[in-house]
Amino acid sequence: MLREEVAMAHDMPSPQALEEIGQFFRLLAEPTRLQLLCQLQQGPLDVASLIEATGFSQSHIGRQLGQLQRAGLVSAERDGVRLLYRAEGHWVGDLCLLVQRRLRQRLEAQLQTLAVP
Amino acid sequence: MLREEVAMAHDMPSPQALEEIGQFFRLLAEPTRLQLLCQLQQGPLDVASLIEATGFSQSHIGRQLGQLQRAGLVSAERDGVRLLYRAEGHWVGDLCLLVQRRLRQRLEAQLQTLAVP
DNA sequence: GCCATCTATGAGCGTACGCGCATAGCAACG
DNA sequence: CGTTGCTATGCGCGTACGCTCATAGATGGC
Repeated sequence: MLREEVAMAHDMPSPQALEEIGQFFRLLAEPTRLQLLCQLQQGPLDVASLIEATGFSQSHIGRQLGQLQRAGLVSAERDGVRLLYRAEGHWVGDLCLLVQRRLRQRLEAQLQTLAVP
Repeated sequence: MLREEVAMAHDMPSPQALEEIGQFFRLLAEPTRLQLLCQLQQGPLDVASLIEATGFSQSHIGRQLGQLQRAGLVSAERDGVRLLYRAEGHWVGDLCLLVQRRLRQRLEAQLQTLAVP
């Protein structure tokens, strides 16, 4: 029996946990929010900059920032008349890197499959 | 200048990359698919078992499995008259663990905030 | 080859949510 | 205080997608 494999096996999360995890992933599933997160990962920004960077309406950006803030992924702080948003930790960027690498691996594997003999 | 911080800084993914990453996260955003994935991380299963485990219709489960397969997250193999699905790698489970730990951390932090002095 | 059984797909319903417009709330200056 | 700039929110439209029923397609055993 392969002890390590058993040790590394994940146990099944509870239905509620599944729901919460899904809810979390859904936050990252929207390109707008993902872009905001990545943008903020580079450093704090005010709302106007984010609006300009994304090209969306103030209404939309404001809402998305609210969601991200309620999820604890970003935090806001006043700078005079504006709000400065900053990312809470760089772990979301790490997740993106993981996924990006995975997508790349998959494409490379497909390339191998289609290679001429 | 803090060399390490600069070195660890993530650069902004391209808009298409953002789109693809989002599309990927969206796969994990649906509790049904997430449950299927977690279930399959424990070991290969046939469709009937998955239907029973989730309680959804055959139609729904079939579709979700199709999506996961097209994304390369699961693979199917015939076992007699049935199809055996298996997860491709245990990295999705790792992602879930990361997220779960993060959610837990956040709740604990909130607890600290509400602690009586 | 034919039937029983499993899987994939077309059609449709209901809901959730992305996105913008307009406006109400609100902090910081004069 | 009132005004001015920024941000949050009610409303509405359009679309995407979760989910089911019904049915077509495929696959293995007789």
